[in-house]
Amino acid sequence: MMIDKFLNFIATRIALTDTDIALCKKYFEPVLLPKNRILEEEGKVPKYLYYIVSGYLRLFHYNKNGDEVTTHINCPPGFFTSYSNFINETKSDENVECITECELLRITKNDLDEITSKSSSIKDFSIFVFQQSLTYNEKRSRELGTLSAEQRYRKLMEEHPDILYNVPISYIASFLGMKAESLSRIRRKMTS
Amino acid sequence: MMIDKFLNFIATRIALTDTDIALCKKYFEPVLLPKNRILEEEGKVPKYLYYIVSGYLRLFHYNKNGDEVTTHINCPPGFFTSYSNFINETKSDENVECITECELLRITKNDLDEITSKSSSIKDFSIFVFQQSLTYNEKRSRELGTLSAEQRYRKLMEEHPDILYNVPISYIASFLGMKAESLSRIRRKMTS
DNA sequence: CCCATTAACTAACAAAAGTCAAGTAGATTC
DNA sequence: GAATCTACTTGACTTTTGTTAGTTAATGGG
Repeated sequence: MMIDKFLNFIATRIALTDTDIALCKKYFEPVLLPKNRILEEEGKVPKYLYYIVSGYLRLFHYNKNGDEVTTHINCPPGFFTSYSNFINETKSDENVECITECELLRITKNDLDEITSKSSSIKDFSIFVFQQSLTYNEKRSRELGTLSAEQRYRKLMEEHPDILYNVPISYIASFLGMKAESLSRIRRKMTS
Repeated sequence: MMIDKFLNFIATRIALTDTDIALCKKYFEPVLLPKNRILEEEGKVPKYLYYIVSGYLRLFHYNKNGDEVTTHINCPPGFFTSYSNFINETKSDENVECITECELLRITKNDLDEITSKSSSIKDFSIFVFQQSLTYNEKRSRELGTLSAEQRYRKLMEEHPDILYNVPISYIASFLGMKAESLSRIRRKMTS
């Protein structure tokens, strides 16, 4: 069951009481979604925070030239959403899309507020999740600011080789802040 | 008084009781620090979260070539620290330095935990502060990934012209993810 | 006041990344 | 199984950014 995997994941971080488990089972909704399904749309307040049980998700938008720009990619075990817009209930300028078929557990902001107010350990866990996102974004902005395109690709290869096998190269290039042609060249250079 | 400016700032966000005000006055320590003073050091757990009353701060480290890399710059009104390391009490790989003389209010992690446990409105405010940092870093990583060097400089000019007059160009270039020479060229091109 | 130091700018050249256009290979469809 | 479509690659060329080194201007200390 999806929810059990999720509870195991939480349990690696905090101690769960039976009440906590019941709350999670009640409020986190398991969904199975097909490849390319859009979960959240540009211009709208993100409805859900997602926990990824299986599959790959991305955040993307269209720039002024109408080209797609992928700004985030994530995979299990982890959470996904346009965090700042989800938290503040503001309109997002990004779409959330399934890159592959995905098993997800989702929860609305209202329901999250509800369970975090009912359980202080769930609240602690939710704060932990947002801190993880903060840490991740600090790391990402540092890497984009200081590493070359090739170094960024090498780092992704080391830290997330699975992404290379499950996500289109064009999304990866955009995510790494370069053009698909540049990534193609870097990949050829590295194999030869 | 520094602390009054701080309380006014908080009051724009949350309603403060007399108890909250007393707690802040008791635990936030006002300090006046000279230009170039190092407040937190690479390799150590950051001691304080800082509120900036006046002046400019930066976060920087040395890369493998021994060159300084400035990763963040901030100014009033705002908080400053190596967030993820401060929160998790982990060793930071960044230094915090005063770029100019600074009036700051600082608080340790222990004291912050103490006042957030005593006052739920201060807790809400502290969560808000960390969310701001999350929002900021999402924005920053997106800009570094998608904008050209010139676009990044133009955006800084629009959004924080004051930084240009108070921070050395070399720090700004590094902060924008480019070499000082590149920024120099961009600036000349824009004025001619 | 002079010297030493540093920050910022310049110029010439090299390397990296973007652009445009075409080609290939693998799937998909009819 | 031919035709189509899509993702990815390639190559030639342009633009942007980095590199190195030299110059100038401002700054601070003795």
